[in-house]
Amino acid sequence: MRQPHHPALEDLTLARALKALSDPVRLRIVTTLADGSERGWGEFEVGVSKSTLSQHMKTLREAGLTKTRMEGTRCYVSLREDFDTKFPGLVPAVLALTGPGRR
Amino acid sequence: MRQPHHPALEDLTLARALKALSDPVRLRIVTTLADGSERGWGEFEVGVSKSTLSQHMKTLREAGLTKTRMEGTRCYVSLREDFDTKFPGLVPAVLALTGPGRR
DNA sequence: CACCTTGTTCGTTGTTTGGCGAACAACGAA
DNA sequence: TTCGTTGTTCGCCAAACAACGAACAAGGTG
Repeated sequence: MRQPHHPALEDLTLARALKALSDPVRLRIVTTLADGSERGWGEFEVGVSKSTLSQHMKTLREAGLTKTRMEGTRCYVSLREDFDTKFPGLVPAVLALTGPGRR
Repeated sequence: MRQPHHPALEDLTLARALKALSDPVRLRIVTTLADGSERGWGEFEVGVSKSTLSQHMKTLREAGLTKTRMEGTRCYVSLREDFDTKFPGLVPAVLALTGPGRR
């Protein structure tokens, strides 16, 4: 596959986003991306196999939370800013709870 | 059982709360309670059997989102205000997205 | 007491989830 | 071209989930 599929804003649902956020591994990934940075797959130390990580990344991407960019054989992920257009305040609220000092 | 069990604030987890909110039926229940009112089981028109509804109510209660009060054979539910002490802003953020005009 | 109403629990069914390793695809480098 | 690296996909499995009806418990009411 060239670049992976990203759903349109109008296809996103709140329940789907909340479900994507409701797994500890995925929550950690989103938290790591909170600073707006773009990260490679290998930078996540979440303690799961690469196939499992791949599935989590797919879940986040299809929920509209993240954007994945392929470069050669590498993948990079970052938060989708336009998610906040669809569901304003949701991600900030969650990040405020997982941010510095909290978990 | 007399009154049902409600978990202590320190036993609540963010992932658990998000998962509880990630089901359309439970999201509708929470949305209905957004005005701070207390509702009886029968007031929810969510299209599931009473046994299924009972399970959803249990899920919400154990996630710390709702408070259940028994009166005779009837049950009444409302949002737990102290949830916002543990996870400030989370429920308001979700309610803002499901409130008037949205779904 | 008998009966009705209201929820909970139990047992069942089918689906989804989260995890893994193995196999595959794609690219870059030697 | 042949490797090695990096993700994805493909079974596969156990656990969790969501749903239902039936059976049960507990209060009211007649």
